[in-house]
Amino acid sequence: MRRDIFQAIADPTRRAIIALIALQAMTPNSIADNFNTTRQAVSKHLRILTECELIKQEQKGREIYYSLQIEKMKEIDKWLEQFRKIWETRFNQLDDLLATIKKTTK
Amino acid sequence: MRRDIFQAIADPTRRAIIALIALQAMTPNSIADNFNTTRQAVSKHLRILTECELIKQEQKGREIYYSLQIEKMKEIDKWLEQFRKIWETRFNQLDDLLATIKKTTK
DNA sequence: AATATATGCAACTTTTTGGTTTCGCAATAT
DNA sequence: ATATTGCGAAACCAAAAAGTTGCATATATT
Repeated sequence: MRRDIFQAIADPTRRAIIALIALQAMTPNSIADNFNTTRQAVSKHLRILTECELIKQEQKGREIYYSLQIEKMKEIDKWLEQFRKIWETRFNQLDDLLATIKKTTK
Repeated sequence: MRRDIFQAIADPTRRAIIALIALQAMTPNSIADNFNTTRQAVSKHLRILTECELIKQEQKGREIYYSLQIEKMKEIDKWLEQFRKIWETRFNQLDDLLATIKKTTK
């Protein structure tokens, strides 16, 4: 099984779950209430999210609260880093290009 | 078909393609040379990436150069924004907590 | 103790995906 | 002109994923 963060956030329902529990821990049932799918389907998504450590569980009596492991989200940010460099320097490159054109056409 | 950015970057080969052409435009053949798959498989990935506007093509004679549309990558960054807020304030919360502990144990 | 609730898990079905093979088309080279 | 090269598209296949149904288990509630 692949089971990495990128595959985990590929599913729109899972992204919605992540956003939902980002601010406060929730139980599977209350999470499922927000979607048109069955509780079991949500449960499966939760399992996938748990497996790649994007969320964590906390048992409280017979209820299980799921919450986001925000730290893990930083891995996506880390991957984006390489591109952020590009889109930030692209402005500079444009400047350089314009400067070069100015020089050579002189 | 779903075909959104998150689904596009879910595949590791596609992520590698993105990184590969991020700095310079490349033809399907030269891209495929970097992987163990066939040109056609890469071609399919390129189509998916094109469909969600993550990359763009430029015909040059009989060759087609693919390059990254870096702007589109910002959409991922935009989605991360909501979580970045959380993980940034979490530090402050931690600071507050540490401050409180310091105070109370003194 | 009996029942209701919250949940996970396994089996099964249906889509979706990633890949290969084959084909056809357009541009270039001979 | 004819052959070669660079591509995309369609047909097909195997594997994976998403969802459903039907339990099993643990904890509340009465």
